[in-house]
Amino acid sequence: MAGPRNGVNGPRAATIGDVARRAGVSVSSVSRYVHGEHVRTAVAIEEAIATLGFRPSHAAQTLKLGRTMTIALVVPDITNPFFAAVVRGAETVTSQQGYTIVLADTDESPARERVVLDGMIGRVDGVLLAPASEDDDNPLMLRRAGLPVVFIDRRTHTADGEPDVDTVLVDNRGGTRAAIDHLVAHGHRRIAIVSGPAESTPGRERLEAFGDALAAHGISVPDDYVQFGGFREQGGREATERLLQLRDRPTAVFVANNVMTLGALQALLVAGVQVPDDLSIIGFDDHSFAGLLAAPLTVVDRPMEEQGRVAMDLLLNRITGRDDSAPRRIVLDTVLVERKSCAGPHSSPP
Amino acid sequence: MAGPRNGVNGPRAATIGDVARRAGVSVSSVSRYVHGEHVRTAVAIEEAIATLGFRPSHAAQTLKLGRTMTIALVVPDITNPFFAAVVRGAETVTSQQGYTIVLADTDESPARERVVLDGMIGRVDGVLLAPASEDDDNPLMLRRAGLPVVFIDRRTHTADGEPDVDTVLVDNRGGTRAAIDHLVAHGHRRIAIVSGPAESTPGRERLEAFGDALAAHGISVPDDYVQFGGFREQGGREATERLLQLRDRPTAVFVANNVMTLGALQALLVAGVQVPDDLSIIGFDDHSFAGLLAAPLTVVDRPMEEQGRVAMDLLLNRITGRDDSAPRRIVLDTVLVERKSCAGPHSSPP
DNA sequence: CTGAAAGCGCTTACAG
DNA sequence: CTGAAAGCGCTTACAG
Repeated sequence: MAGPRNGVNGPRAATIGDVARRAGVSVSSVSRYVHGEHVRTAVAIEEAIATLGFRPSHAAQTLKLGRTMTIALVVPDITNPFFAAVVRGAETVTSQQGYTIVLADTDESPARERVVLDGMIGRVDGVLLAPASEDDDNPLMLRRAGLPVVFIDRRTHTADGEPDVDTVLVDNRGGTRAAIDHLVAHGHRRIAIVSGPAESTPGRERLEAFGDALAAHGISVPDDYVQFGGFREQGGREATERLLQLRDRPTAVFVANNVMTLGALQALLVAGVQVPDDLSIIGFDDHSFAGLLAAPLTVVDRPMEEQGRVAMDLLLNRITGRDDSAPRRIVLDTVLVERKSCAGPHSSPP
Repeated sequence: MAGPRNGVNGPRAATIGDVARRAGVSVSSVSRYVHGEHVRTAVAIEEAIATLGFRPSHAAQTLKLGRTMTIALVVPDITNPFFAAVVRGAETVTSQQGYTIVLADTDESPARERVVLDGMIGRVDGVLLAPASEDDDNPLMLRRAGLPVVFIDRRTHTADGEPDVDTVLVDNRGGTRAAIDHLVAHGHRRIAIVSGPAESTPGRERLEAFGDALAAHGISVPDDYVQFGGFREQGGREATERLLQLRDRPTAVFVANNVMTLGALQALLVAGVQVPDDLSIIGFDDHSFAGLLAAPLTVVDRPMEEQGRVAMDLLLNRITGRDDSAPRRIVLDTVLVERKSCAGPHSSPP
């Protein structure tokens, strides 16, 4: 059970040569055995491996074979349950295939993202990246390094509008439109948004769709009905506080992601604003306890784990070379989950 | 800006040999230049590196030098803001030293933890581990592989009570005692716990200290006042629901971590139980919006980032060999953050 | 200051 | 089926 006694950092790890010597065979045979080929001396090799505690050197294999069998998942906010779900989805795909996943968090910062990606080069065979911004050239760096990348939630633009990197998106516009239509159907006309950063794809698309959807209903949006919350909890809270201070308070708010919605809810609670009686609220991205709140939250939901699964599938096919077609753009559908956080605009101050 | 045009996965990356050839020097000189030594041909080398886009092969360096310059951070629940804070703290230490951090999530499962750690061997120089359980022998596996480990929140036991692995703990018992004393001081005697898993150090220590603290006040705990929530949000919700169904409902609840506290709060909200009027609640580990709730939450807080910082310091010193003393146990203090979720036991059913 | 060479630990054609 | 040998891309004593 305990195995051989080791010093603090253990003795030098056993190499394939040690195993070969002990088993009285060549390193070739050990290598073959380890890779599942049939060898006559299997029992002796097995014994040697077990007693020496041999594990092939990852660095040596990587150097020889040119692949690390590791994939990086880089996301802007690891504490966001959406990304946790994406990771779960992605892992269901890789675990069968012998790949190890490493996670990294860029803290919603393109600068951090660059550092993180830079550190990944040479350590991984591919990157699943949910970018912090649309504007950086970090993906270019990865391409130069010959690393396959698949984006989550980033739309890429070439001159002719074709995707130039694989990407798995959701229908941000459709989802947002459904949310706004829902509010308008309830009779709202004073509708505000707590928006994500306009530099990110989901931030930009949801914000644009918000304006378009309202315009389609002949409703115009005052400037101060657009407040930015940076996709962060605190940002959502502060953005909502600003909305509440407005002279012409909105009667409904669309919040562009789950984390900001949490912040918004806190602001409403503190201010004593009742949902949905005083204010209707609708969020983008579901959350584990959205349904358990005093006013169960109506949200635009999306298939989060599927997004991770699909993206990882794509990435793996690129890495292995099974797929060398033109970059793909996959768009998943959203669905409106109606609960109880929306009602008619009851309160009507001047 | 765009650099040379590449094919899909780029051409074969430039090696140190390519650089040497182009600069008309030996690979030794290139290597020396890259490592900051003075060489006469610096400009030519620099030019060659830039135009070829040379980056040293990480695998080759690792194989040659025997170190990966990578450290793994393995935690049971990456969405728990506590671990996010630990990661932040740890990163402040490593970023200065050229180390890359990779994250991994074990989903509170010892089995997953084993798979994850197994995958890390050979890929990292050390592991910062917040174990899912006290009972597995995963650390043994790491020791066998010669990997330095530092624990977060796991107390290790040798026969003679000495720590056998470095570990950074918090004073779970002191913190819990403070929480219970606080409730008792408010007049409570019917005090329940939503506990973490007894197989984990923080779960076990907080649960034991809960019993001890109440015993010290001459208060006994009915069996059904102890409900387990597995350190998960849903677990906390369900545990709290069970408490609410009790014939002799508790008047106060101690919840053993932040994530479960969130769940508990949801259960109370759904059940229409007012905090603190109907029930007092006190949590372990602060949360970004604990202070912003309708009833701002009283909690036992701890220096989360410091815990990460201290642990990473220790780990780095082990990795570099600067520290080869006996395994260390560092215990950080907790502090009671008094807000408004505790009051006297007003309601008193039979 | 500089270069030739050995060697880190593997895998895999190439002969046998 | 098996072994000897080359080579993956570096770093670093060792000579010069």
